[in-house]
Amino acid sequence: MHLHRAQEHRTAHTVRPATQACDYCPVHAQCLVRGCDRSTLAVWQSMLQPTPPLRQAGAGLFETGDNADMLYMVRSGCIKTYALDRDGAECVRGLYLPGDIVGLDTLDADVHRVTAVAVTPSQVCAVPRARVLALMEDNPVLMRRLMQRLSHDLAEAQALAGNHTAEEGVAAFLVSMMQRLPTGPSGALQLPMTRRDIANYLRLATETVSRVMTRFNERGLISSTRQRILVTDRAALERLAAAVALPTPLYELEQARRAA
Amino acid sequence: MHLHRAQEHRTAHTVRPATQACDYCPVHAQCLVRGCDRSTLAVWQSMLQPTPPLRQAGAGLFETGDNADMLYMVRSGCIKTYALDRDGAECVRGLYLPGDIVGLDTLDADVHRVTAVAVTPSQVCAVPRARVLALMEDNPVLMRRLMQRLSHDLAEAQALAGNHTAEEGVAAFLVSMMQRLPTGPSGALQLPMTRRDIANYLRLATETVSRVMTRFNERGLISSTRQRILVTDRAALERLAAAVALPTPLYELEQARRAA
DNA sequence: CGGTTCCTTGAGAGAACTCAACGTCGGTGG
DNA sequence: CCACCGACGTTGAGTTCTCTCAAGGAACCG
Repeated sequence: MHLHRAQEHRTAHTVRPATQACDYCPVHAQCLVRGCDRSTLAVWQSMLQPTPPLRQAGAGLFETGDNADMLYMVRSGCIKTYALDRDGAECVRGLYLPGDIVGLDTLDADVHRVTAVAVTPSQVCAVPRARVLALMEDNPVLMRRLMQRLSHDLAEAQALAGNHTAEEGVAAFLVSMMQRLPTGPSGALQLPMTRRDIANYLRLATETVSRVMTRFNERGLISSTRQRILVTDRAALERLAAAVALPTPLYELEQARRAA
Repeated sequence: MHLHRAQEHRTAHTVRPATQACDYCPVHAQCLVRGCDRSTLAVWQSMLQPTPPLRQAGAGLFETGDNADMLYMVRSGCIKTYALDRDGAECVRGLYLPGDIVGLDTLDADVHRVTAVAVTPSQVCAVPRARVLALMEDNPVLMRRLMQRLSHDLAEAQALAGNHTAEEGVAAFLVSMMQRLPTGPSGALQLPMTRRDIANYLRLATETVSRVMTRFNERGLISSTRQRILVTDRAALERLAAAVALPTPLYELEQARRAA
């Protein structure tokens, strides 16, 4: 949280906050254009649209019905997308952390089917969808990376749907967070989202999520205080979540490819 | 069902059953290469791998751990993919109907995370993944189409996960089937899969699916006898399913694009 | 220091699951 | 041709899990 604040302040006074800071980008290692040649990088940076930081939780990125002409790379913070069911309740479709791309589920449509808002203060890089697609036509590496990411997101969405019980779902969620979030100095996770968001994402009641967390605490699997969670028995969590094998994280694929 | 049989027989005596019959393909209108020029079509056909028909339900296409080097276009029948949870129960990840592509969830990995088998006698076109990707580098239209399909599948998987109750899930499932399956002469759907498959797909018990169907019958929404289902009140089903808006079907997009 | 939001816990209601039985449909073999 | 068998679908009864409603405590903000 403090980190996000600091970044906001650093970039708040620049004209093109998202564009200028590639060198300082906390997730440049996971960017689509990592390792690309200078000219590609130059084109890429010229494509980035100035985007003010989302200064506070709840700040909107786009809404249902908006034109879907951008992709958003999350630099810091956390973005959620959601649809409203007929009772007006939020149906969280995706939770996006630094390195993730918001908007990949709308490449087949002209308008957004979901609303996207910041869960915590966040920064994103916005890039016109059409220009990304055009750039990919000349750059097979980019094309394959985007394909991989789409495929990975698809596998993850399908796997998430496979969890039957509340414990399985929460366990899978925590394992996923362990893979995607950096752990703090104490080895603890700092979850950016509230219980309510987690519950809406896993289609559970917030009370159920809370109760499962409490149970995990009592059994010694985790040690949690609100959004700060120390996982003390990762293996047990993975066993619980293993009702459905999670897809291999992308970064592991990269490492394997590098080693080969 | 009879149609499938007939097709099997027709192609059973040819050497390359999947390759030769593009002209007779029941889903050529939904193929990735529809409308492409002659040379692209020729390359495409040369890429197709001979694939014997899956003659009976349960016939395997690939298994968890197998090399993931192919994409499979469903020509006829129905394919399901599933993972096994630790109790050995099938966790159905995807149900693929004619026109769908099996394997898009594994573009980011070298081995399959799921097993794929025929739900009914089926025919597929198998094409090497690497060659599809290579072809796309020279053919932006193909690239965009595959991206759209990936994106569409992703949106659908996320939407599916958003259904809270059994009635919502079954209603959404039926609406989806109405969009994807041709209706028979009487206007009735002929579901290719069993209640068990539906239940495993929607993570429900088979009894629950059965009970919901019965309830829909009593309320006059459908008129079902086993796998033959006549939808008599589509609007009501859509209202039930509309807890989460389904993504626009791809064919509607195509029509809109053609009109424009 | 209020006021708000978030998290937790409890009690009761409701939904889905499990276990069990039975009817139906298809296929097989006598 | 018919009896049998197995798989599938439906229905019922009881249990379990999750949700809803309600209250209280903890953190955050102005």
